[in-house]
This record gives sequence, C-alpha cells and structure tokens, in this order.
Amino acid sequence: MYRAVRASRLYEQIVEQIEESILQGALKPGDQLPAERELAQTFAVSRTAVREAVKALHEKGLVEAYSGRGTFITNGASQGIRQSLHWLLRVGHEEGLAYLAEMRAILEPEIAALAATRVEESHLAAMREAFGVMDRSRQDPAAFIEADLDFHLALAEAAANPLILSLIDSIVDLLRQQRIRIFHVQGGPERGQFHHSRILEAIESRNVEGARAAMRAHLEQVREDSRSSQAQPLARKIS
Amino acid sequence: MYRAVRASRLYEQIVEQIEESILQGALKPGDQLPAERELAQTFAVSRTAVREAVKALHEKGLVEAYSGRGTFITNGASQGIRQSLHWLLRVGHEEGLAYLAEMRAILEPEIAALAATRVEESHLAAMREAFGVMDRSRQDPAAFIEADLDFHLALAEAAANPLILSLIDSIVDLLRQQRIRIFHVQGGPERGQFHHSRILEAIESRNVEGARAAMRAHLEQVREDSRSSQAQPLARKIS
DNA sequence: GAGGTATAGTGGTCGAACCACCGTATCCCT
DNA sequence: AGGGATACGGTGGTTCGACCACTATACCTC
Repeated sequence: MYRAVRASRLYEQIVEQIEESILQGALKPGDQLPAERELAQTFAVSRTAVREAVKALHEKGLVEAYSGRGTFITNGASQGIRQSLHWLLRVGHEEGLAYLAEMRAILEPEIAALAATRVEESHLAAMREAFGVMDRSRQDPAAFIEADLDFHLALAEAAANPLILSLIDSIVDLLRQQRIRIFHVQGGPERGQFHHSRILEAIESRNVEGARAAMRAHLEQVREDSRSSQAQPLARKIS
Repeated sequence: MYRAVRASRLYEQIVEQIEESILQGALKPGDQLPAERELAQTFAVSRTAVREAVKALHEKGLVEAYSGRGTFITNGASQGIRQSLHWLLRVGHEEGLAYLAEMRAILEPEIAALAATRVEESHLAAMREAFGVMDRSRQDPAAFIEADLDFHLALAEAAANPLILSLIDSIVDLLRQQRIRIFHVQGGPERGQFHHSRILEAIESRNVEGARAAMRAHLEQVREDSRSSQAQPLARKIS
C-alpha cells in the first residue's frame, strides 16, 4: 500500500531552506529574494531547480514574482486556503455556495462572540468606519458590499485568532468574487444596517451572548433575502 | 497602487487548461496525465513550461508525480488547506495549537449538530467501528489516537458539507502529526469514551441539541486534560 | 517455468542561451 | 542647467538539448 518516501526532490530541499529563512525572520514580507541565478550559485544547483522551488513557494502564497523586477516575500499565508476553497467551490458548482453559507453560519456567530471578549479600539474604529461607508452607500451596491465585507473582516480580526482570520479572509475574498447581491431586495440594506448596528453595539459593550445572537439574526436575514432574490431573478442583473 | 494584470505566464494557461479538463471530467482521480514530453508537444510549448504547470498543479494538490512512473490525478483538493494551516501553525509556534483548538471548539459542536440531521447508516457504522477500536486500544496510545481522529472524521463526513469536511480533514491531519497526547492523563481514555458514547447516541437518535452539547462537553474535557498534562510534563514522553 | 537482465519510457536535473520586461543612470538636446 | 529620450544591466520567463535515476515490462537465459 505505502511507498517508500524518497527524501530526494532537490527543489523541495530548497523550498524548506527558504521557508526556514522566513520562519527565522531572516526574510520578512516585502523583502526581495536573491536573484534566481544567484540562489542557484548559493545552493550549488541549477537555476531550473531554484525556479521550481520558487514556483512552489509562489503556489503556497509565500512569494510573488514580478518579471523584470524580482521576487518578493509576501504575507499571504492564507493564499492556499483561498485557492483550495475556490477549487472546492468550482467542483461543487451551485451547491458550493450553499456549503459556503453554511460554514459562515457556523463561524461568524462564534467569531462575534470571541470578538466581544477580545476587541480592541482599533478594531472598533475599523468596524465603525465600514458601518459609516455602508450607511452612505445605500445607492451604490459595489461600495456597500465592499464595506460589508470589510465590516466582517474587521470583526474577524477582532476575534484575534489568525487561523480563523485566514479562513474568513478567504471566504470574504470568494464572496467578493462571486458578487453575491441579495442587496437589491426591497429594504435589504436597511435591514442589513439594522443588524450591523446591533452587532456593533453588542461588541462595543462586550456582550458575548448579544453579539452571537445579533450575528445569528443577521445571517438569518441574509439567508431569507437570498432566497427571495432567487425567486425573483431580476434582482441579479446588477453586476 | 495597482499594477496592470499581465495575462501572460505561459505555464498558467497550461494549468488552467488542465484544470478545465479535470472539471469537465475528462481527467478523473487516478488517471494518468500524459507524459511531459507529450504534453509539451500538444500545447506546442517547451517541456519546461509544462513542468512548471505540473509543479503548480502538484502544489495545489491536484496531481501527484512519481519519478519513473508518471503523473497522476489525485482528489486531494484540500491539500492546500492543510498546507496553509500547517504553515500558519509553524509561524505561530506554541500559540498555534491553542488557536487550532479554538477553531475546533467552534466547528465540532456544529458539525455534530449537522451530523445529527444528515447522518446515514454508513457514517454510523464508521463511527461505531472507530469507537470499538478505541475501546480495545486503551493500552495502545497510537492506535487509540488514530481511532479517535477517525471518529471525528466520520462525524465530519456525516455533516455532509465538503468544505467543512476538508477543513476538519486538514485539522485532523495536523493533529495526527503533532501527536497531541492528553491521552495519558489518569483515566483520560475512559472519560473520552464516555463522551464519545454520548455523542454517538445523540447522533443515532438524531438529537441535534444533544449532539451539540455532548461534543461541547467532550472538547471541554479534552481541554482540561490538556491543561493538567502540561502541568505534569512527564506524560508527554510517549512518542 | 523461474530467474535475472536489457530496454524503453517516465519524471528530475542540468547548463547555456535568448527573450521580454523593468528601473535607472546616462547622455544629448534645448 | 533642466528635462526628456535612450542605452544598459539586471530580473524573471521560456526554449532547447542533453543526461540522470528510477520504474515497469518484455525478453532472454538457464
């Protein structure tokens, strides 16, 4: 059944060494990686091997290469999660969005609860800012949705769990691309803002149970709006 | 701020075409990808470009290459999630495990709840099997832990949400590597089995609230055992 | 028939060369 | 002296052709 593990794979060793350098702090996000030709010399391997290593690092989201400029370290460690979810969504087609919504329904209330215990002033400021933008953008779907996602992202940051943050970051990114627009249901933004304000208030007053309940109510409303917008597909015309 | 998106990147186009083939069903898991030299001819590019594409697909977890045999399609779409979590854990060091535990604490009770509504006989069989193995392995830490993880995995499968399943699958895989062993706390396995049986019963009788509560209680116990095992680090000696 | 041995095909690595692109320093013209 | 076109060096992207290590299979020998 099992096959002997081969330690070989030259480029993997290079990947590990570079990853180690990042972990040690020798390479920080934004730093430029040495040129491929130089790395090849350093590791005493061909440039091909180095390129494969860089390619792997790129796919992991640890590095970004710009032709003519160089390769730079990024902090997009959640890149891989985003891509995986993206793929799972593609193979899942329509049901995929339902699964994504279900996952949100599980995560977000607890995120709100965590946020209520750990929130700091900077997060509150970001949330208030996003809330304000939404208030001013009831006529601008794109801006409203953008701010909506920012709101949820700030909330996830307040929960202060990098793993969960990465997950929500990926989900938000997917929603941004899919451009869910339950938005145009009659009175949608108003109802959304009502719930947002309740969430914000609960977080501000460190009310754990209140935050959880408010988020649940919010998601419940979004789900119902989503259903009714499917019933009248005209509302989906807006890009 | 933004930079023009360059569509170029030859190998990315190849990646997309192959991904498309997989989505269309022309390539199914287990199938062998055409040889690199052949693909190069098909796409009318150099073998190098093909290799970079294959490398990218490999990093995404869509493909597995064996030297001397060929490259095969895999169904490990959650590979990327695993790697990302693995990386986030590495950069997070010690706290990482706490964050992981927190995420589990959020997900698993809801998974149990979902499972209670969707479970099928095959999942129940898998869970009973894992339960039985644990019962017979109170003296064998490795086997017990393995079965424990299987139990939680079967539960996640019963929840019938592929996104969540991928996540739990990744988390379980990480825990397997990290070899958490709260196991050796006095009476640990017995307490664990008590909770497992309660969870199993709740799922069997489709008791949503009961399943959620039982899982919460289980995780709570694990957390306490984990704390006390840190207090007496001797228990960590077992590999 | 059982054994080992050639063989052909696979992915992995190498090296050299060329391309397209970018930033900058330089030079020339005004 | 100032400002804009230009040349240059460096970077990643791509190509080619060759060789290596490995694997499975077919063949050949005993």
